[in-house]
Amino acid sequence: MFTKSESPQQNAVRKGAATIARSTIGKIRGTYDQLSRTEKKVAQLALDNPGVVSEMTIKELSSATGVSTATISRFVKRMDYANYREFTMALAHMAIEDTPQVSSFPELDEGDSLSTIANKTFRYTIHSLEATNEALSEHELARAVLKLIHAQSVTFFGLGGSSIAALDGYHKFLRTSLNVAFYPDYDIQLMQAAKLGKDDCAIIISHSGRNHETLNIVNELNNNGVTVIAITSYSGSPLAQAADVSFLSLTDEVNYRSEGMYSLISQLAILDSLFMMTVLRISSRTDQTLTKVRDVIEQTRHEL
Amino acid sequence: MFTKSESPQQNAVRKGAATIARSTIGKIRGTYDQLSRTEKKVAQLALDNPGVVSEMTIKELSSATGVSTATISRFVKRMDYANYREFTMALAHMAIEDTPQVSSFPELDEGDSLSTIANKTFRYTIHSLEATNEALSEHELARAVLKLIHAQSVTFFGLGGSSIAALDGYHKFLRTSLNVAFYPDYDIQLMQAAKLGKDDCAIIISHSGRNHETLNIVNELNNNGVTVIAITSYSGSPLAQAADVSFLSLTDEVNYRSEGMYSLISQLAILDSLFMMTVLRISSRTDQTLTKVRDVIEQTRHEL
DNA sequence: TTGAAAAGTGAAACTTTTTTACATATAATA
DNA sequence: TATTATATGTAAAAAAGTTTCACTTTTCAA
Repeated sequence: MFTKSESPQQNAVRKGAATIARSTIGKIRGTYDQLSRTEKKVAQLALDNPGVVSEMTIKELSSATGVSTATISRFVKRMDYANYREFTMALAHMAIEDTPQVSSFPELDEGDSLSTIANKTFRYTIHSLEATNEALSEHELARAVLKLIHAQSVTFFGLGGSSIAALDGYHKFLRTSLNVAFYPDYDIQLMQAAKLGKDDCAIIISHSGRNHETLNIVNELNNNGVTVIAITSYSGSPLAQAADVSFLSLTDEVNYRSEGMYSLISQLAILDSLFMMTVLRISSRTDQTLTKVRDVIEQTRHEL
Repeated sequence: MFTKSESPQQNAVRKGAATIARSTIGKIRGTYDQLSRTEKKVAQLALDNPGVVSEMTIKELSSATGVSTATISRFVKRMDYANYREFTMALAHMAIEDTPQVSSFPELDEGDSLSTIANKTFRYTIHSLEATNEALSEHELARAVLKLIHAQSVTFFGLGGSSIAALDGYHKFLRTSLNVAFYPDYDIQLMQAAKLGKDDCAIIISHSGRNHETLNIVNELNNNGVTVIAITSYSGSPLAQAADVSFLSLTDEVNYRSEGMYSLISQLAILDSLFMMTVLRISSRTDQTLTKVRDVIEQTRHEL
């Protein structure tokens, strides 16, 4: 709580045995009875609107209360503050402590101010990431990384909104020594799926996990014995069921308008994790590869 | 009561308990690049010891940093505070909010277990998002949304890694009533830039903000009077300077391997925010558009 | 009651702090 | 290199805060 022991001149001002270190509210409330009529006006306003008063100058407070600046100045000393500045500071602190952070997840509202909308959006996003992170299992991660490292090639699949995640995965893994591919078009994705074999690995991303086209691709991959790593939001989805390894992007959606929005970022974070793990695991195996990877990264580092 | 509504720029900066237009850290960090040598000294000290600095008078801070009081006074105005008093107040708040945070950010290590790597990746990501969120200013958001809503067309630009963010933005805004476009190829982006005019709006994404090709596009856009909204990681970058409105994706990168990785997600989150704001603002203007947008979203909801 | 003495108060003088104006230096630009 | 724009410190002005002092009210013993 707020003892003002930081300020050196403090001790000089401190008087009387009565005043032990005390919170601002306590200090004012405790002394309230002993205050004079005018001083009470000041104390009252300060207690009622600490936040507002904390931003006032002594003159403003003076005219707001009808009490002279002189009296206010003396008042704050009586309350054991070194000066007016310190008093307002304490009020500001008090105002903050009094506003407990309610970290509920309120729905976005049309009446929201712009920064509120932004804040809520970020909060949701962060929340999704936390949930996604918690759902990751070491075991699944290990299997995925193992498959990736030993794969002859890694192809990323994703349609519609999920093509963005697939593209991102492709971009990232391009920096590694792995042999990666991505095709934006569905028909080509399907054709490529047919060409892969049991030494290859596929990473498929789909929010719902039940999109028809996506399932066609998975089917094709399964038939060819390709290792399938899935990233989806629903563990019960056909995609998750058909995959060798699957990761969940959990979103806890509240607002239907946002559907898929937060899951994309969670998908990317999963890909980031896979990327980092792959890089670190590959590099610890072959120093040669390591330096090669580093070179590549170094090159791309300052771009774009 | 006595709010200091006399000063006009005040309202933009004014922070209600919950709706902080922009946090102090974000404000200082976001502007850090643009500060002069002397100003950086002040900013540094303030960031390092907000609690201590918050209790200093301007003179004390002056002699502590070796910078004249005049410069400090001007510095705080540049940071958008009404006066020095308000600045110290904000620092005091920040000092409180910051203290419970002990979360260190350990570097990723090759010896880390897989789940540790994943956890760290998620932690970094979340941290970047928090920093990015704090750096958003209500004022810039408002300007961006206004431009977007009234634009004849909105084109997304982004090269290399940033093309993913641009593509994502395009995908999202496709769901709105806005007239949007995106072209993956650089040459086509450049040609399209030449075709836009002063009623159009462009959203350009670039991590470094100093990529040569990107700047060519910006140049073209500026010449044609196109409104440019930039998303970049450096406030001092040529892109940020040339843009009408710019947003910062702050990443606090620790590991060179991750460069750009976390910023992508922050960029997406900024786009998400812009998207939500635009949808909500458009919808509150025309009910007709609202239902139309809802229909579209409803349609796309269960896909992919 | 009444008349010191004590306590409270505001106006104004005074001190300190902060801001602004101005001159100079430095960097950027053409 | 000349010219303009940008920073910076000094010093003067303005604003904020404190103290002094004269006046009023309250307290309380005679």
